Amino acid sequence: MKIKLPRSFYTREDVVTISRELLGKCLFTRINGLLTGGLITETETYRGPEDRASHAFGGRRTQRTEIMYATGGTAYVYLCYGIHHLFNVVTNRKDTPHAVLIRAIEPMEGIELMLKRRKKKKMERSVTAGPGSMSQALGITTVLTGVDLLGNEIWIEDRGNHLSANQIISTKRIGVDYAGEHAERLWRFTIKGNLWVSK
DNA sequence: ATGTCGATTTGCT
DNA sequence: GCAAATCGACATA
Repeated sequence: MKIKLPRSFYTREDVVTISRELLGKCLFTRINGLLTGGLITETETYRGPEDRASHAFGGRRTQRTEIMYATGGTAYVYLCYGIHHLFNVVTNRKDTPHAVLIRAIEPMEGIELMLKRRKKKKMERSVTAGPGSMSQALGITTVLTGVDLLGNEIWIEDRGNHLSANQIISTKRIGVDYAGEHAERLWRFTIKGNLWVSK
């Protein structure tokens, strides 16, 4: 069973549900014809405009964040700390700026290429755990912002790996302490017991 | 094992 | 100017 997630998966209303359901799905990129990918093990929910931690808080629109207002199933990649490329899945319908940050994968496809991109000798957690590291392993950069997740450059598949509720752990989001009470929300999701999640 | 710090774009003040 | 959805180098222990 290998099914690319359809538009209808992404355009749904509840971004928290989408964030949880993305765990266990498989993220792939084909950059310059080269395939890499893995199973999503860690996600974070960003529900702008009401979410102080979201770049779209208060309905903010800038050149960087404009793509968050696109229809669900679009890639939003932004540069963090001037260095790291962070990959988000835009959800909900056009003009509702919800997004899911993909923070880590369990390597599946293109291991050698991911090692090369990460300048590592052997597979270990740090190759694909953490949003900046994961993006680097998959060759994701800001040039992918605005790319449709139903295309052939970057996409997500359901390979029949279903997780039950007790296999999902919810914690606070990382690095958003500035967001006040919104930082307390348990909107980071990881697969229980999986090695390939960030520390 | 734990702590500090630099890298360097974007956006707000 | 300053802080940010981070990471890795290097120091100290």
